[in-house]
Formats: sequence, structure tokens, C-alpha cells
Amino acid sequence: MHDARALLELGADAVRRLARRGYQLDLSALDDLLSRRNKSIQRVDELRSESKRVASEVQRLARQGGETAALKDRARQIKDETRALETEQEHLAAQLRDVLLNVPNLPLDAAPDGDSDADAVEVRRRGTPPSFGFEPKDHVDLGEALGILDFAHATKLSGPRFSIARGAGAALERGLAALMLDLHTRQHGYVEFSMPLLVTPETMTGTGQLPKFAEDLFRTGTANRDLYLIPTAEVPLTNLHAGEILDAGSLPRAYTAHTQCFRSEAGSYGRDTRGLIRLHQFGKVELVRLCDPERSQAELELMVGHAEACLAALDLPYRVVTLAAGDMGFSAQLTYDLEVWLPGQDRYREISSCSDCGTYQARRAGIRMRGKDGRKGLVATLNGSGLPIGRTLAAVLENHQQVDGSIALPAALAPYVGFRTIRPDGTTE
RNA sequence: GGAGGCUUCGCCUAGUUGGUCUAUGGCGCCGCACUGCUAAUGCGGUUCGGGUUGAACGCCCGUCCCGGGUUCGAAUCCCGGAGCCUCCGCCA
Repeated sequence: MHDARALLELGADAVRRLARRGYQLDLSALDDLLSRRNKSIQRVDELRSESKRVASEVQRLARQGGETAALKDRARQIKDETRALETEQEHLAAQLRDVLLNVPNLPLDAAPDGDSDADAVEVRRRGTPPSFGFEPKDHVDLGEALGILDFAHATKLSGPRFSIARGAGAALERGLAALMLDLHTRQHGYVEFSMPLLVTPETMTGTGQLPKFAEDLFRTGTANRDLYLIPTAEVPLTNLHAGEILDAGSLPRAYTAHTQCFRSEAGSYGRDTRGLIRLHQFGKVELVRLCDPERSQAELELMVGHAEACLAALDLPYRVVTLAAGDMGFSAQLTYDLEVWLPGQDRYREISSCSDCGTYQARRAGIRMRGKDGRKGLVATLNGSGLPIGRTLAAVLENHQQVDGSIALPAALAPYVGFRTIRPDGTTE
């Protein structure tokens, strides 16, 4: 969420930047709404001020044994007037909030023009796509042949877009998560969390999933409560300090969590229907950083590096791209995507999205900091995947497959899974 | 699910016969003074949010868990709700 005044002050520049992501900002409507709200607040405050004066006057008169009936009548009159104006004021405040909640973050100029992944600009490549002396299979064929992935039974249990990992596959999922968490907590300085997967509408609003993207979320109204399944651990990790003021000396804060993520994938019918790429439920290790807004861009570079380290540890070729302004998430002002090489698709596919949200989420969620001088300000929030388990497993299987259908695992995984190879029959050694 | 208790400005806390509560004190924190340094001490400041010019000073309004109500006036009274604690029941 933006500050209305700040947005108006930016004026044409805000309009220009929002237009880059396809949002038409109506400055004069916003200006009108803000000034009407403020005038309304002024009137109400004046009335309340008078009401307080009258009340103390009543007290004074009563003590002296004076006649207070007329003053009390006047006070009742003021109260009626105030009630009406308060209703108007609340209505205007709600309207303003409604408008602001639906304005996306302002893209930084570092984000290129465009509105699709085709408009992303490549920053760097690492690793070399493997050249096989044979036609590489995709992870579905590999996993099913090895007996470590089972989509048919997942569909029987839960319908489309679910997966089952079995034997070495399940061990790999567990091992991948542990490897990444260890990397982030021991090498990169993150604090690990175990978080609720069901959160309130307020929490979902803090990070920007609500009110605009309700249809992307799974929701439950059981037990007479309104709760949503998190689409990413970014939601609980970022909202952890909602409504709090953090000591600036304690920043930056680096948080990580491995959670299941739930997404309705409404509107992606027919896309990536095969395999582990797009599921209703998947595991993911998420990275979140809270920092001084002046440092957010440097923090983003740092965090991208942390996500890259996961891919490097798994010997996976990838590239880093800067997302186009119109392709970024609602709350982001700048996003780098990591794209891993998938031999089964013969192309790079998104495996991590690292975003600098500036103060946008912090203003929504009320996450602030207090400096040594006592001054308060909003923090900046950043989030990135580091990494999703399913897509990473797919990349590992596809990139490290052998001609006989076996998998030669990257050395870093061995301590976590207890084996180096998955044989063609699914057994391990 | 049943019964009871609690919730005040970062933490602890005073305050419930409704009105100088524009909320007390301590700790912590910030500034200044003193001190060879540290410590100690003294003085001052310190809820959060909003409006008033998007500045400073000042002024005004709201805020004592949340939402209603009674009243000229509510931290204080009434109703509803939330969270926490204790006991009972049930349970991985």
C-alpha cells in the first residue's frame, strides 16, 4: 500500500511508473478523495472539541449549583451532529483505503518494459546445460520409471495438480529441504522458523494477497473462523512483525522457513499440467529479509546470491533475469527470477523469484523501525524462494539423469539422503 | 465443551463511589550536566495514530484488548466479542 500523500507528491511519475505495469492511476480522484476525507476529519474533530468544552462547563456549573439543562441540550445536539459526520468520515476513510489497497507497488526503473516473461532481461548465466549422448527424459518419465514419483495415485486421492513422492523420491524431498535450510541458517545467517499454514485475512492483506487475489487462495471457514492456506511462507514470515516497531540496530533480519504452499492456480488451466512444475500443494524453503529501506536494493542482491547458492550446491545450470515491470508481483518494485535449466523441456524455467517490495508491504502490515535518534520509519521487506522443493527435485532428476535412467546425485546431497545414486529400479546406493 | 480469573503508553505497574486521568510510579531507552574512563548521581524527555501547510513550533482529535451502549461527561457502569491463565471433560 502506498501513502496517499506520497503518491500525490510523486504525481506524474507515479502515473508513469504504474502505467508500466498496466495500472491507470487517477490522480485527481485520489486527491479529491483525500481532501474530502481530511475535511471530514477536521469537522468531526472540531465538534468533539466543542463537546469536551461543554462537558467541563456542565461540571463547573453543577458544582456551583447552576442550571445545566440548557447546556446538556446543546451537548446532545452536538452529539447528534457528530454521529452523522462520523458516518461520513468512516465511509470516506474506507473508500480511500479501498483505492489504495488495490494500487500495486511502483516498479523501479531498473525493471525493463514489458508484461511477460519474454520481456525479462538476462543478467547472468551460471553452469552449462548438460549435453547428453541420448534423448533426455523429463522428470515425470524418469520419476515414474524409477517408482519415486506417482501422479496417478495423487490424482486419485486429491484430483489434478497433486503429487506423491515415494521411497528415494520422498527422501530426496526431505533431503533437499534440509540441505537448503542448513545452507541458509549456517552459511547465510537466516533464522529458521516453523510457521502456521493457516492465517487470517488480515495477515493475507499485509503481504498483498488480499483483497485483490482471493481467487488464488485456498480458504477454510471451518470452526466458524475465516482462515486461508498460505501460498508461500513469505506470508507468515513477513507478517511476523506486523504492527511492531523494530530496533533499527536489529536489522537486517533474515528469516527462513520450509513450509507447504497452497495455490488454487485459478486461471492457469491447461498450463504445466504435467509433473511437479505447477501444483496445488508443494514444499518450499522461503527467504524473507527486513531491512532499512535505503539498503533494500543491496539486500536484494545478497538474497539472490543466497538462492543461487542452492542451485550451485546441486550442480544445476541456471540464469538470472530481471523481470519486466508488468510481469512482477503486485507488491514488488523489483524482481529477479532464477531460471533453472530443464533438459526435459529444453529451456530455462522459473525456479525462484526474489523481490524487493520496498516499504509497500511494511505500510500495509505496519512494520516499522526505530533508529538510535528515536525516529520511526517503515522497514523494507524482501522475499525470495530458496528454493521450491518440487521444481528443484524435477531439475535434479532431469539434469543428473544417466543413459540407463538412473540418477547420479550431486555430492552435496549425499549426507542428507544417504545415497549417491538411484538405480534404474528405484533402489539406491 | 463447562467454571472462574485476567487484559492500562517497550516491560512491570497505580487507578473501577464516572468529571483537573490532557493516566501514576519503576525499569529500559534518548539528551544534557557532573566525573580522568567506567560506574554512580542529578535534571529533562519518552504510548501510538490522525488533522492542522507534505517543514518547525504550537494547537486540536482519537487511543487504557476490540466493538456497541448508557451519560452533558467513561480507563472507571452495561452488553457482545477476542486473547491469555487456572481447574474439569475430551484428545494427537
